[in-house]
Amino acid sequence: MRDDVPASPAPERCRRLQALLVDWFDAGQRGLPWRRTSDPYRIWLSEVMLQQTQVERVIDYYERFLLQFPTIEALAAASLDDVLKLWEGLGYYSRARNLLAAARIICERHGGRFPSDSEAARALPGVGEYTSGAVLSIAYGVPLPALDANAVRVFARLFGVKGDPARGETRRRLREIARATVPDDRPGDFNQAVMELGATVCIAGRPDCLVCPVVETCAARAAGLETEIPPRRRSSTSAVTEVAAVARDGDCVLLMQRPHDSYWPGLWVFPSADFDGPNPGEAVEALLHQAGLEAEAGHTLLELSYGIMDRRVELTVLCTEVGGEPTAERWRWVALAEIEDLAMPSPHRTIAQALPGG
DNA sequence: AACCCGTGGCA
DNA sequence: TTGCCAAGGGT
Repeated sequence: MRDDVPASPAPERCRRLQALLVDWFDAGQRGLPWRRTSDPYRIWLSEVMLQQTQVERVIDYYERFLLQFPTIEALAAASLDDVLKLWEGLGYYSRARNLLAAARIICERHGGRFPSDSEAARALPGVGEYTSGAVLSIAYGVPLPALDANAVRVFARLFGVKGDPARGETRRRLREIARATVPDDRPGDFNQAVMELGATVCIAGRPDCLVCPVVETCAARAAGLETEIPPRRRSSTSAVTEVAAVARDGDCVLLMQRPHDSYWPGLWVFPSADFDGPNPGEAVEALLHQAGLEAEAGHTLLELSYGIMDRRVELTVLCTEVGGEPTAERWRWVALAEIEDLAMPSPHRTIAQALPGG
């Protein structure tokens, strides 16, 4: 055996794990909307929404999305603006753009049906190793692993894999474990059982080993390392100050659409910018001048703080008198009644709801 | 490989 | 309050 090929767990141990976890899943799985369907489209949609997003946050978005787009064909015919509006508040908005692009590809090249072939699925935008394995195992019974953050934690603890899962060698070991443990029989239920265990019992903080169906087989528990595996991620946040302008012209307000190569791609925001000086009014006026507008900053409408990625933002929102038409692309005067139809990120939706008459 | 991409709940 | 975390993918 070559050194760079991780050892597989023993077949007998894999079978034991499969039986215990699937029985546990059968006995007590949560009733979730995407578990009441076998439609590959619906399972795909749920997996995309669940990327880096907890189950409880997804449920309402999932059901609203399917009311508007019940089939892949309906989704493929939609506009990006409509899809983004349904995604508003869920985060990671490139998922919505990729979902729409993939739906159009599926209609053009796959007869409107999510492909059951792994390579074809992986070729779709927004469908990576995890999502392809999850959809194919759950919707089509293909014995592929679905190694999400839950499964990484569960396998690392069960098999005593101590390294940082972000590192290549540890990741290869965990992928080999996931590949070896997924059964030919009911692979989708096994994958969901592993993830369900990680989400409800074998959680990141303090795992509830007393109710774990596989605690007898757990290497981390046997060594007293269940809270040390996997190692904590380190993170740092930076503090940032921003200004935003609420520029009114009668029943209209000035908005700008975010570019696709940064955060909040394609979403609408009040004109805003970082600033680090003592005078937020000057910063707002400079921002609007760059867009070809005359501007005079007025009073503070509200101040709010929000987090985005690793940034902690203190945002000052200024009412601003504006003259002229914006020359910059992506800037628009929008009627107050139309704002609710545009997709806005959470902090800017908060601003919109604070507008008098808005 | 390492970094970018959201949001809100929780301790 | 601050940091951690979540059914990842693209580059």
